[in-house]
Amino acid sequence: MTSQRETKQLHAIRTVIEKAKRPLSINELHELAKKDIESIGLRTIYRAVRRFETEGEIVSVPVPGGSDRYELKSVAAKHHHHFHCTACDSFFDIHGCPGGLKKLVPEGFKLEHHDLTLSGLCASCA
Amino acid sequence: MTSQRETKQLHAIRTVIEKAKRPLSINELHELAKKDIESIGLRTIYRAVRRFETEGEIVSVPVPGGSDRYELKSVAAKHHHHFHCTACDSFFDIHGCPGGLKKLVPEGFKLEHHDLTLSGLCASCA
DNA sequence: ATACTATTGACAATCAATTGTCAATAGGTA
DNA sequence: TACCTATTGACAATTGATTGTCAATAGTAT
Repeated sequence: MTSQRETKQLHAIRTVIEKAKRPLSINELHELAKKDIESIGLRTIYRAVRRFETEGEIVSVPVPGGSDRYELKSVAAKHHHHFHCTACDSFFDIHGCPGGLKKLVPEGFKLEHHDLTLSGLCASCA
Repeated sequence: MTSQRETKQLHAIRTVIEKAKRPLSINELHELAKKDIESIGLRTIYRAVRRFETEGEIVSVPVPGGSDRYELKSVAAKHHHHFHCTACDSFFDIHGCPGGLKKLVPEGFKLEHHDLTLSGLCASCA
């Protein structure tokens, strides 16, 4: 029967996602996973991400003008936003949310979600 | 000498951009311009957009999880945000802005800009 | 109207991101 | 340990978006 094997690659990728306190791109995942398993291939990152996504472990985070990032579903479940560092191109979690969005919605429109992306320099780059 | 010719194609594309009250994607521009000039090619849309962009007439609007939209620089100059209709995939301008963003920024980070995208259904789709 | 050349649009080419393929490898079970 | 097969990773293939090319077209100045 088809059982899921706990390979060192999957373990490394999962660990990277769990330890990062921010949403990661495919390439960031690859770079970080390589620190653990230098020979790990990009193909393996793609496969793991699709798999974790399908299994509901992670979710994709669409960001303005960039490729999707990925974060734990448990993290995504708590409403939050992101800060984009324009210098290192990393995204960071922002807790809290500005209120009063309903008053911005035009007549007849139905508001369901919202995304806020702050941008500037992160602590390391500032 | 290299003079700019006022072709009907460029005129049609410019008119589409000016009349739309919302930022348009390359494909939206193409579809709308075709209503004026049926034979207009996608290649011409790309060229016109790059040119208007270079000349500072329009700016690109990066949106989460989608291809860039374009709007008049004069419109973009007035700080505003967007509403994304998940049904028809159009973006609309939202005037107004939630305040109090600075308090969300982590210690040591430097806030420079922010993007807010509301989403849900537009008046036509709701 | 004529000549000059910027612009167009069909088509091919490129580029980046993602996925398919498959022989080699390595979990995991008997 | 030995076997079975899920997984890996090198490589090719695909996809979608964008750009290059170039003969034909169409502004525009004379």
